[in-house]
Amino acid sequence: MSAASPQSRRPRSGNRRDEAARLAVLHAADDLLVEHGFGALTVEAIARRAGVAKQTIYRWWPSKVEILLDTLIEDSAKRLPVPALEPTAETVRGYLRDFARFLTDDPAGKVLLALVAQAQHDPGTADRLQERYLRPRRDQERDMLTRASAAGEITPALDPDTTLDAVVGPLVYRALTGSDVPPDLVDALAGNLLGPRRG
Amino acid sequence: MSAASPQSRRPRSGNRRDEAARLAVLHAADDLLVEHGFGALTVEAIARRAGVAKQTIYRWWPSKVEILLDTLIEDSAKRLPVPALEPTAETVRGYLRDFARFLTDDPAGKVLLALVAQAQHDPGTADRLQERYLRPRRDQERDMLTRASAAGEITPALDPDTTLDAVVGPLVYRALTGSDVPPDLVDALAGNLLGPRRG
Amino acid sequence: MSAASPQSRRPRSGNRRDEAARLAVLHAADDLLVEHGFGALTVEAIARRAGVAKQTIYRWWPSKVEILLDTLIEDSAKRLPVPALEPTAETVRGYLRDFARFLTDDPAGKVLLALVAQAQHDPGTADRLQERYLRPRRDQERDMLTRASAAGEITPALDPDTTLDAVVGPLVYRALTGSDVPPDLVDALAGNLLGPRRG
Amino acid sequence: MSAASPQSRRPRSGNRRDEAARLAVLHAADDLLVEHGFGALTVEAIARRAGVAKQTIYRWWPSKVEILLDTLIEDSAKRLPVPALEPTAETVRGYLRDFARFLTDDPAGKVLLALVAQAQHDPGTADRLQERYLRPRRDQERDMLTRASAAGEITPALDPDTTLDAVVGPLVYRALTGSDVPPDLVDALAGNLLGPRRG
DNA sequence: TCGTAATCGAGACGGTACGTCAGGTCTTAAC
DNA sequence: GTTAAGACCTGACGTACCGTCTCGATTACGA
Repeated sequence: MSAASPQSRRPRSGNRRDEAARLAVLHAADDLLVEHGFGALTVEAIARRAGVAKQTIYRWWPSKVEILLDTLIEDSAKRLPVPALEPTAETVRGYLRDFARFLTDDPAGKVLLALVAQAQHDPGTADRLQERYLRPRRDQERDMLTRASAAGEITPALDPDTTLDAVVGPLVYRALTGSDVPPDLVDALAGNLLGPRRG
Repeated sequence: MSAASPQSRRPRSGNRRDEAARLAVLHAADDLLVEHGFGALTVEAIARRAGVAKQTIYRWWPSKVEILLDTLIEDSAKRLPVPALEPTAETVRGYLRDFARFLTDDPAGKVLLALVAQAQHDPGTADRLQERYLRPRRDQERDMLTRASAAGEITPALDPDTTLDAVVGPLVYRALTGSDVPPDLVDALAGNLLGPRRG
Repeated sequence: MSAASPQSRRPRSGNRRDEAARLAVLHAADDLLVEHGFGALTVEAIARRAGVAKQTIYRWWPSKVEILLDTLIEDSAKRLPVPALEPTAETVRGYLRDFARFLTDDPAGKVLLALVAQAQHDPGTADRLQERYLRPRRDQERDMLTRASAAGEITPALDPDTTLDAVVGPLVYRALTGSDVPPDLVDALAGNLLGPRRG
Repeated sequence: MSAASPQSRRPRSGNRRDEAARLAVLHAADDLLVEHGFGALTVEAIARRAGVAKQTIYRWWPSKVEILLDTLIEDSAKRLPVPALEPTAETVRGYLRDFARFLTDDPAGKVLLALVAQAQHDPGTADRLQERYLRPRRDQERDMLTRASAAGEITPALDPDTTLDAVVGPLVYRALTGSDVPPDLVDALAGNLLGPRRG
């Protein structure tokens, strides 16, 4: 029998949004992206995998890009926080190294890369990615750099935004095109842009 | 009228590949990408626009990515040649500025960006892009840098490949995510990486 | 305007099969066959004419043969019923004459002929045609003959099935090959096979 | 090497029609029809199997139906000749039994059935089949019946053409729809239509 | 003897239809 | 009001044949 005893039925939502369904969708999207690539990331497949109706997805997310943004924001807040208080030279360099590892090793890094790629294919994605992820994070990163610079921890040769682009750009570029992103690269870029290690 | 003057009849190919059809496909793909974005770049649409049968496309190109690669290679050889002989500091800087303009203003630049994006979505694309475009061009660029460095024209702080990634990466990254790519950025990056302008 | 008055909106099906779509497909298939022949009877054309998506056709019918079978069964039940109760000699002869007219004049007759033809081209069609149409109808016809015979209304020279083949065969054969099927032919065959008219 | 000794090279046609190509096409069509059915009988497949260029087919035959007619005419003249001189009751019955076997067992019988079927799908085929095969053969058959009748060998209840339709029709009908065509059926029909066997 | 002409295999070409898949909208029925 | 389910139209996918065409090689005939 498929429908077991009545009381064992999962307590379906009724009137309010079903948090279980929301999480199932986010995880399904994440898993599909990591396991089978962006090409396999269809709304249909997400619904199938999450055990959720397509309509439930369309009701809550205007597009699959927003699903990915949701997972990206939640995951990168948890697993790649921007050092906020009293950043030292080592904190900053550590963050950049973490970022490189995030890009290549973390499932959420794949999500970020997929969104950057999709941003090129679709202007709407570019806007939303900037608005919901890149801009807020950049604000935090700029703040980190400014504080570290003010504290004399680092001596950037360029202004903060250019500096960040100059480090993040190459890492993302290499990750996007299927090249490796060795820690050495981060150190080389950081060394050149943040000033020599003190000592 | 459909049948114009007899002598103006198109000399159809017969047994050999029809160059007119080949060019029609390349141009149609290019135009569609620029005008309506990667999402509109379907084989069906290319065939429609080129006035060509779908089968003709599938006969000669294994995927639309290869079509884009063909246009990219032909166009960027013409419009963005890598300075080869006796590169000076100014030649090198000029090339990088041209590259930035190519990315944002040239239709073929859109093709490159689309391919970089697609490389993230599909590993096969990544391989082919590296193999047919990025690697050969990088070889020329490395050569340019090495010669300029040997001639004392520039004094890069990092090894040639890292230097190139450090300039190209940020430009591509900003172009991909829908940010602008100001000439200032090129100059700032070049100034930092190629050494100070002589004077 | 595309959205007319709210109340005139077609009440689309939702979760259940759309009867309007089903009928549109059956009629479109019928019309196309009659108007342009079997060659024009493509799934694409049926979908176009019925204003229905191809997928809707493939969802409900495994092949266009089954579409034709559906129309044939519904139409010939309505327009060519087999006389069931107390068949007289005249009833039987009338049915056979009706059958001849059905073959040549009724749209559904064209459907039957098309299916008989297609049965030769494809064994699967042969099986389904037998199973869904010919066998059930033959059962009724055999019953009719047996009753009429038992009542002394007719005196067939051969067993019922052979008798039926001996009348139906020539009619279908002539219709198939583009010859005419004159009422005289029916009468001649019936006279020879069912015994002389009483009186 | 693929091309063996030079002298073993096939002596290609030059200026006149290549009889080998003609036969290769006829046999290929026949074989394909018997082995894989009418659905597999495409011009492309015939050309492939015959080792012949499509153009060679289109040069000599306006359609695949004409190819089948060519094979049918040649084969049935050889393997199912109509008894011409002094037909006896047994000759006539023998011819009808042969016809039944031809329909079911002879490859050329499959060709005839395929053409009868196709005649229903396409009026052009109906005309050509009548004109090139059915009418001439019917003329011979009618002649046979008339002579046998004049000689007192048989006593048909109906006029010759109706009689022939009445025998041929059921046989073809059953063969078309995938039923068997037992010899008994021929005998029953013949007995009923040609008069009782003389004793 | 050599050009003219028709043949042949090969296969590119613009098309149409195939049967499948996903997109995004809508309706139902259960909760 | 929300859910899973799924029918619906749309449109692209990559493939198979259609019938037309052009090619280059081959062979026969006639000036």
